[in-house]
This record gives sequence, structure tokens and C-alpha cells, in this order.
Amino acid sequence: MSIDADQMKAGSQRLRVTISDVSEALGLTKSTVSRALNGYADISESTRLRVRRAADKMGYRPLSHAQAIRTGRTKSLGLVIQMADHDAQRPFLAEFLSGLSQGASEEGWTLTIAASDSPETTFETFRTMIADRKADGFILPRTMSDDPRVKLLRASGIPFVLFGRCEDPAGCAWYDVLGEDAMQDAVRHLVALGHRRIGFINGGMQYTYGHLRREGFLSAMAEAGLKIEPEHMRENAVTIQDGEVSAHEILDSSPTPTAIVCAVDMAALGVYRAAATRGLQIGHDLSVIAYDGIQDGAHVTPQLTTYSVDYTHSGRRLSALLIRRVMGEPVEALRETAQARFLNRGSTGPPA
Amino acid sequence: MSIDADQMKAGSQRLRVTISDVSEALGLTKSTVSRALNGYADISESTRLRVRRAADKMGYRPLSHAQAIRTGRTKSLGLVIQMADHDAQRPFLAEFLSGLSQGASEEGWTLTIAASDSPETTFETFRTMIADRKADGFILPRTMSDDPRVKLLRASGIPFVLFGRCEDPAGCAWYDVLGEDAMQDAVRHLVALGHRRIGFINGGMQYTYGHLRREGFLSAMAEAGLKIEPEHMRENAVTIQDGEVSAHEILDSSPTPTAIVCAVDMAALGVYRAAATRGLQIGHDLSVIAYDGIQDGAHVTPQLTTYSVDYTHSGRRLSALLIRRVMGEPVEALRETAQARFLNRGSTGPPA
DNA sequence: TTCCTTGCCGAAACCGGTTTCGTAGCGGAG
DNA sequence: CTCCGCTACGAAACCGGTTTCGGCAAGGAA
Repeated sequence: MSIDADQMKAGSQRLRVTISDVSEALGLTKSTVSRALNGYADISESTRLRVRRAADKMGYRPLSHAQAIRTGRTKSLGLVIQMADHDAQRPFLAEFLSGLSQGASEEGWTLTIAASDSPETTFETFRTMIADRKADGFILPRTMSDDPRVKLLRASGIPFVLFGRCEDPAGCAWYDVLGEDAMQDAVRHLVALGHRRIGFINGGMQYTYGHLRREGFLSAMAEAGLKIEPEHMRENAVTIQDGEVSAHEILDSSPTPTAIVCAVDMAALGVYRAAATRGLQIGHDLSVIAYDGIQDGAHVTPQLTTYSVDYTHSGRRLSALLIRRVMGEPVEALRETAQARFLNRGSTGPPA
Repeated sequence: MSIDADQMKAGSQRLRVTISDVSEALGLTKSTVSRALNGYADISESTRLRVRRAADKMGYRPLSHAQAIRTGRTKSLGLVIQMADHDAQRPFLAEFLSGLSQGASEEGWTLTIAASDSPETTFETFRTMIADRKADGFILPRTMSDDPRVKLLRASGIPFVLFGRCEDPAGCAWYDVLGEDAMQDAVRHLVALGHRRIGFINGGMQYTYGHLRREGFLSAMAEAGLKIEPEHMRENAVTIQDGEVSAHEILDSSPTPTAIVCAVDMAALGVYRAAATRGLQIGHDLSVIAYDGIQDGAHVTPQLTTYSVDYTHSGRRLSALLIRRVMGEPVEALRETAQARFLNRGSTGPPA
């Protein structure tokens, strides 16, 4: 029925149903209909119901940009993609966007995105989006320890939510997956298998997650009473190439570790390459556990044991949190964390 | 009250500059300022200049959603990402989005994206975006031979532009890279090297590009007077796994081809795997040429010879074309094509 | 001089909503 | 019966722009 109505309107009539159409049909005024639909207290329950039903039946949908002119809210979430942090974010960009868009559209909001090619243009992009009210709030992926974006938005008083945590939590809402717990768990898993020399290839240290995952690794090592060898520790490996280089460096030491924990999957794939070059069999001569759960991890031999992050779900939660933030909820109520899921596959085994 | 407002206006940027501010400062009316800025003919050149300068000096920026309520145009481009066509589109999603966003923001437009997880929800997503005027027009990536999205938008009278071409060009604007020319060129290149048995692993045949690239391959083979062996032809290979399977099938034939042309890079990476399994050396025992120019092609050994598509530029052009389409230009003027760039790297050589 | 254009701008309506304010009508207290 | 206080709605302003329409003044033709 409503499909037919929609088609009529879209196809032949070209006219959309406005709030005036609804009010006239009911013998009420625009203002009453508006307040009824927006849940004002001074509208009787019976009227509210009558209006709601009529609006639904007539297929009335308020134009968000018409509302925006009075309310100031566009009902759109902003995302600025930084092309700078290269390959790092690509594998899950699609899932992430999908989640964000789902979370937004569930509430009738939309996702407005912009890309910036350099850190400098990022600022400019934010500024114009804010100035032109292109978004009511922003999602900030890849939170850095001391994030300039946070400063800008905090200063502007624009709502935002982090994917990741930040040093100074003031004014920050966030969603994050506890990578530090995963790193801890990874070490425990390897220790249980009998490993005692365990290396660590960390990701980007400009990001908060770098420090957190490092902490997680170190604490589990301490807990197991294992020594930390500086030659077995590397940082800032976010691509296959980075991981390969780091792995070679670590494997050049003596004694070599029997297992390596990687903060990101891409680096682990690099470890696979280094191992292949050196004739080491992953899961036998060298155990590897990583983090992210990218698709490629399932297509290497042996399959990569890793902690999988649900980026779609993360995006959905981030959108939901940001919308609530824009609607005025205090940040303290808008902090959520989750655990990564352990994918126990083939890249680990007892030390040779 | 008004004191506060004045202070806010004077002191901070909290209050934005409206068209009334500009008109009052100039002793003109809103209507005159509006028409001056929008280039109406009934405004004198001197006034137009005076207004433009004052607007710039005062930092006036019209609110696009305020304009939208009267003009009907949101100045935003819509993109619906279909999660269904899986890994295929991921490698260049970031570049593509970046290009789209650049092209949009150059004209002061924005990019609104939504994701759909299944072909069925895709339709629903389009419908609601259209109904709610979330976008003035749409960009349709991955054009299919008989694209349901095209039908929907054509029927709704909503502007759109294709990334790719389509069977029935009526009402269609597009930007496309001539993959068929690349396939032709690839065959010629191999023929020049001395190859006479050349296989072909095509991409998704539901897309237009599948048919076009096939045509390109076949015509060049015919031109060179080479025979087409059905056992050397495969289709619908868009992932590494697909490519690996197809390669094995082709290499199981006898005599085997000395070279394989792939319609997409991902498939070629699968060919690398199959070759490794069979102890064949790429570029020596088996030549490979592919298409897309994804990053991974530069990180395999030998580097993949391929035709590189500039997805950032494609995105930029698509945005520009769509904006012009929304502004009323006829589709016939909005069809653009480009050539892929040949990256002559290490995966080809004379037949062994 | 008069009449008719033409150029250029102001006044006001309009777009589709939201929000403030005023008030009719009703029930209960005095 | 009057007065009071609510409840529930209408009237109108408002948001920040765009667009239609009308008219004044200058200039050219008759």
C-alpha cells in the first residue's frame, strides 16, 4: 500500500507529503503535528497517536535539512579519512564504513565523509565541514596519543567520538577494542605452549593502541616471569614490508625467539615472508600470533592465529554513541569497550 | 539578551554570518544579495562586485541545507557501497573515496555514503536516500551489464553517473577506463615477445567490464592470428583464490599457454601462487599481465606487470561529472573515458 | 514633451519545518 | 457561582536562504 503511495508521489505527482498536508488532513495546525511527532508534553496522548498514524499512513517523512535550519542539526555524522596512514587502514575500511553507515541509518542519520591527503589538509577539511555544518559530530578513527583532531574539536565544542582511547579523557567519548588484553592473552597462550623466548612486533607508536598493546605484552611477560630482550622488540610495523624487516632483525639475534607476537596482522604476514626466506616453518619453527583478523590471514599457510576485531560492529557502535552524544548525553555515559575474538588457527605450536 | 547576542556576534565566531548580516552591512536587501551571489542577470555588475567582496570579507558562507529547502538541492553526492561484491573492490576503495570526496569538495559539495550488505537492501537504501533527499544524485560503481540500480534511478528521474559503461546508454552519464584497450595492448605486448599460446582469466561477467575486456582480448588475438583455446579461458576470477584455481585449471591443459592475461590484479596474484606450487617461474616459465595496478602487485616477486588505473582521479572525475549532471547538463556531454597506464615490470618475458 | 522600454533593486511570499507564546475550555477549590 | 490553574491546542514568529513580482528612474523613440 505505502509502496503504491510512494510510487504515485515519486512518479506522477512529483509532490512529497509535507507536514502541512498531514495537519490539513487532520484538521490540526502544523505546530501541533510537529510537536506531536517530536514528543512534546503538551500534546494529548490521543492526538499524538492520531497524528502518528496519519503521518505513517500518508507516508510523511520530515526533510532533515528542513528541520536543520531551525534545530541546527543535520542528522549527519562526519568522517574524515586520512589517506596519510596508508595501507594500515585499508583492509577493514569497507567493513568499518559499512558499520558506521548501518549505525547511522538505523536512527535515520547519514554518514558524510571527506578524505584528506595530508595531515595539514585534515585540519582544513575539519574546519570547512564544521563551518558549513556538514556534520553534527565526528568519528575519529586511529586515535593518537596526543591527537590534534581532538584538540580542534574540543576547542570548537563539536561533538565527537573516538575509535580508540585517548590520553586526556576530558570531553572524550569512545569505543575501543581492548588490544592490550589480547596481547596479554597471546603471551599466556604461547607460554602455555611452552615458549619462553617471545618477541614482539608493535604497530604505530603515534597511536594510543601502540602503547596499550605494548603494556599488555609486557605485563603478561612479567606475569610469566619471562625476560624482555630488547633485540626481540620492534615498533612501528604496520605493513607487510615493515613486518618482514622487523622479523629479519629479530631473527638475526641470538638466541632467537621461538614465538613472535604482532600487534597487527599485516606485520605478521611480513613475518611469514621472513620465515619463508629463512626456511623456517611457521607454527613449528616459529610461532606467530597477531591481531586484527584481516581476511588475508585466512589465506596464508598455515592460517594466521590472531585476535579478530569486528570492524562492522565497531562502526555501528561508534555511530550509535556519536548520535547520543550529539543529542546531548554526557561523554561519561558514552564509553564502551569490547574484546577481540581469538582465532586459534595454525600459526602456533610448541617450541621446536 | 540582545546584549549577549551582540557580544557573541562581536566577540566570537559562535554566531555565523547570515545573508541578512551581509545585506544590512551593505544597505541592500537579502534578495539583492542572494541574486548577486547567484549571478542573476538583473543585478548590475558594480553591485555584484560590491556584494561579492563584502561577503568574502565578512566570511559569509551560505548554509547548504538552508538553500536546499528552497532549491531542492542538498549539494551532496550519494554513494551506496555494496558489501556483496566482496574483496573485489577493497584494494582501491580508499583511493576511490578520496577522489570522490576531492571532486565534491572542490565544488563545495559533500559525499554521503551508505552501505548495503545484500543486493536486496541496496534497493531499499537507494529508496530511502532518494525519499529523504539525502543526495542530489548518485555515483554507481561496478556497473553491471543490466544494472538494476540504473533502472531504479532512471525511473525515479534521479541524476546518476556510472563508473563503467552500460548496455543501454539512454540517460546514462559515465566515466570509464578503457580496459578493453589495455587487454588488447597486453596481448600485443606478449605477441611481440614471441608468445603464441596466451590464456585469459577474466573478471566478473555480471559487470560490463567483463564483456569489454573479453572483447579486447579476443580482438587482439584475432588480429595476431592466434587461436583461442577454450581450455585457456576462464571467467569470474576476482580474488586471489579464484585466480589460483583458474590458473591451475588452465595449466592442467596441454599444451599449456606460455602467458596469461588477467582482467584483474587479484586474479594474477592467484596465478603467482599456482605457479609457485607448480615450480614455474613467473616472467620466465610463465608470463603474466594483469590490470588494476593495486599496491600488492609491486610487492610480489617478480613485480606484476599490469595496467594501472588511477582510482583517485576516476573518483574526482565522477564527482565533477555528477555535479554537472545534477545542475542540468545533458548526459551526452557527460561521458568521459581514459586509458590505463602500462606498468612494464617483471612478470613478462619471452616464452621459455 | 510624452510614452515606452529597459535596467536595477526592494518588498514580500515562499520553502518545510520548529518553537514561543497566548488562550479557550475544563475541572476543582472556595 | 466565581476564580484559579491546567491541559491541549492554535496563531504567528522564526530559521536562512531563494524566487516572484512590482515599481522607480533613466534613456530612447515618437
